[in-house]
Amino acid sequence: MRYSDTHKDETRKKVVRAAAAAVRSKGPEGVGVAEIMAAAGLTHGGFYAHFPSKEALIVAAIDEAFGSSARRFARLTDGASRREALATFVDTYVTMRHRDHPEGGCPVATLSSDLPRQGLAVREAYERGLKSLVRRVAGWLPEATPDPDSVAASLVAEMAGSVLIARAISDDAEADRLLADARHRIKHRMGILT
Amino acid sequence: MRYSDTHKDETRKKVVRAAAAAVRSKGPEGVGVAEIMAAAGLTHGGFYAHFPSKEALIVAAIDEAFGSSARRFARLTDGASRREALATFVDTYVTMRHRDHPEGGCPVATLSSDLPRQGLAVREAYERGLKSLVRRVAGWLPEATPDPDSVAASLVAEMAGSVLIARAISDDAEADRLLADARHRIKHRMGILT
DNA sequence: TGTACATCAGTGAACGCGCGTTCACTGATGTAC
DNA sequence: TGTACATCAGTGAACGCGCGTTCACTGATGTAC
Repeated sequence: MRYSDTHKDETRKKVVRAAAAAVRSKGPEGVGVAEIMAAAGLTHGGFYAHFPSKEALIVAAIDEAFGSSARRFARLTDGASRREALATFVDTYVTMRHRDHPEGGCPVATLSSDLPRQGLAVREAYERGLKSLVRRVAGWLPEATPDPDSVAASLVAEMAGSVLIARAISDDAEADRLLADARHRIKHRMGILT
Repeated sequence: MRYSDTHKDETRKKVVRAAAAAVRSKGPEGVGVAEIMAAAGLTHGGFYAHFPSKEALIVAAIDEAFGSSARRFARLTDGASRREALATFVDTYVTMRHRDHPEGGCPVATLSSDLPRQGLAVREAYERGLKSLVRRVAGWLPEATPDPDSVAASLVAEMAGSVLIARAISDDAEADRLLADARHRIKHRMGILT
């Protein structure tokens, strides 16, 4: 069948979105081309009309994962002050919801340990996303903050580390407590304790 | 050939040690049974005389990885005060050496994102190791520290997160700066700045 | 003391399965005449 | 206006390879007699 001009692009987007979710919940090695295509309502054979290789899909998926997180936070913090944006970020990131839904979560808390084992293109996509995340967080810090990129990186490290540790803790109540403590501690440290 | 009484145990240990290194540098899915056996100087067929499955090896490898880290730090901090032990821990953990050598490093900074995708036995081994690490760190905090387990978990989160982020940064000088900043920040926060 | 047998860690070929990739084919629609 | 052809996203069978697992076999040494 012949399709509209935008059809192929739409299909590609559907595939990338499915991959962005799958790659976060199952890791780059855990997702299969056939599985992703099926999730987009297609069969695996058509995959190579859109991507030269599975690796290219993973790269697109990582870009999409970082991008959609960024867009979501931009929406959430639209019009907010720096202080409010930062508080919203912490309160959204360091949560049970994030712990329990890696498929829609931050790639830093989901793919970090897979990354060193990936090919160059994948690592570059990840580094790109990570750096733009850190820069965004740095922008929410108080204007007087010295060395904001370093503070932001430290913040992201603690938040992502907390979610990773919470994921390793099987007891929900215990994980919840750990995350609440982490939120409190981080906001206290940032001077944005409400 | 017939072997001495301890031979099988020694072989098993050699295999587990090889697996503990490989699992950290390549992830649970990245290591192969044949590869591990070869690293221990054996052929893959003999594997099942030692382990019922690959998963059982991964469990043993994770126990060994956490165990050997614990032993190394115990040696390093033998006879030291709490404050010294904590400083040594931070100064050993948040380093380029650790960033560049996942195979001998902390499993929290190496396997965290693989974990949610593993079987129950593997996750239990990891949780066991993580908790004993947190408890050990808690023991190094000043005696007056309220809720030491929570503070320790937060510390481990930031340290592991920093190493993970440093691994994602391709530029060595930039990663080095990030880690130095993180060390300084963590020690400042812990009140052990020298 | 000598000999036949049992033991069992380790060998290496083979299996079955999953998965990335390839490829000949389909078929609806736009285009040329 | 009608008809033959070109296009190309998508289909589904097949491939090759890696890897976990199985299994019949090996062969040096301890043990029973």
